[in-house]
Amino acid sequence: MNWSNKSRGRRGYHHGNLREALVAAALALIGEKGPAGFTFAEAARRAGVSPAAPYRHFRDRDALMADVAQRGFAQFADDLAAAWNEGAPDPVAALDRIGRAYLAFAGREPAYYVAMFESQLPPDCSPDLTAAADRAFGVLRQAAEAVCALLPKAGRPPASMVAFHLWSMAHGIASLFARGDSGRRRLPMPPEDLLEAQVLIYLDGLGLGRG
Amino acid sequence: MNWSNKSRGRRGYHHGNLREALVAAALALIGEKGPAGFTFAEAARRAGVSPAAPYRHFRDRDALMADVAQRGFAQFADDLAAAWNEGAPDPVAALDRIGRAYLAFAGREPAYYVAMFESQLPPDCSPDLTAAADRAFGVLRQAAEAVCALLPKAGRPPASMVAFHLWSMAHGIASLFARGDSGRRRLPMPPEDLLEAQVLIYLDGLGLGRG
DNA sequence: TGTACATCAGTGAACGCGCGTTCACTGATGTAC
DNA sequence: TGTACATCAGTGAACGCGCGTTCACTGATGTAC
Repeated sequence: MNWSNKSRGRRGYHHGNLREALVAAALALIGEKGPAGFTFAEAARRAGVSPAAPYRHFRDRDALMADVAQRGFAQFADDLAAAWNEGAPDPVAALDRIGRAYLAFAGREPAYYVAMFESQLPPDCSPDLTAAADRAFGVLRQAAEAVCALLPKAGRPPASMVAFHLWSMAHGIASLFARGDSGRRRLPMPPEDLLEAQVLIYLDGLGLGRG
Repeated sequence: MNWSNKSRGRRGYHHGNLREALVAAALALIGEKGPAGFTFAEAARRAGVSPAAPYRHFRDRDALMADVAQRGFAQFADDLAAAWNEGAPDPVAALDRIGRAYLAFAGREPAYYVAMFESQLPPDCSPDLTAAADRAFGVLRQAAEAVCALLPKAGRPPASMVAFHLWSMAHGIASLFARGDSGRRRLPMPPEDLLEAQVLIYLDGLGLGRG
């Protein structure tokens, strides 16, 4: 058993985990220089590998970018689902946690966020990417349904519309104020508080009396 | 008077209006290929001019991009101000017009929109840019104040917060669904209606009874 | 009105650079027997 | 257990390309007198 090879971070000829290393390098580059500041060649360089090596793992630059976006959506969906936690103890409190998780993700992972929402990838770029994005939105949709279920059946708004509203509130604040790289404008309050207040006013407008 | 020169679109040696032509070319390129797909060299080529010529008018690529963003904000501010129209006939109706103008701008001018919000320009890039952005936000702020003035003084929320809320709602829906290039996700309704419903629910939550 | 001249806005050739992509290749790995 | 071999994941050199930027230059414009 040649664990002498396995025990080192970097093996001699074979990298061992180049695919992951390339994704990590792409993430770092996007984080440092924006979606345009990531090149196949430099990702290879950072992974300590010749410029031809990435072609063993990704068809081209866009394929790598799509992979990054997909991983971002997957992690994002996990974060949101964990925050939602089946709507316990009540949908309104759980929804507030979702909002905070949304902003926390944008702040903590600006590179993922950019890859997911601003990388200009064709919308039907890969089925996996679409599925991961759908799963993330599914959490918001679920929350919207739980919130709507609290309302009297007559005049209850469509849950899908409420889901889109929740998404756009969180996304608007995240994009404008909570991006990790550099918020576009100074805020007189933490973005989390801004979003929480907004959602509470909105829920009030739906007919859910405030706490 | 040598109008023989002026009457032609393109003069011999001197372009005559290169600065404007470069801005137009940059806009077209951003619209076609995203913020990264615009280069100094190609803008020069489109303007029918040597690659060194742009340096007479812009320090570098970023300076041109900032100029584009600034013009975008200026036009955006004009659009929003026209939609607001001093809040006539009443603030709620005028606010609805602002929302539609916001989405219309994002749909009609995706290149401006990208330059303004996703070009990764340093935030304090140019004072003119900051001023133009401030003027656009000022319209929303004005609308927020007018709306708040309709509420009873006790428990009236801060107008600045309401302004940020309005901005993030419009920006969220515009970014996710109303961008001219390619909406990220299909919507079961026009984005204008989605935004209008959202704002009405929000205003309801503020305490403004619907219609 | 005409002329001299300063200023300005372009030219075009050149440079170094890094990128994406390809190619024949080779070292490492794992499996069949 | 050992050996032969297919497969795989990397190499490294090479290519054409377009970019950003510089340079000394030159044609056009406008103004002073």
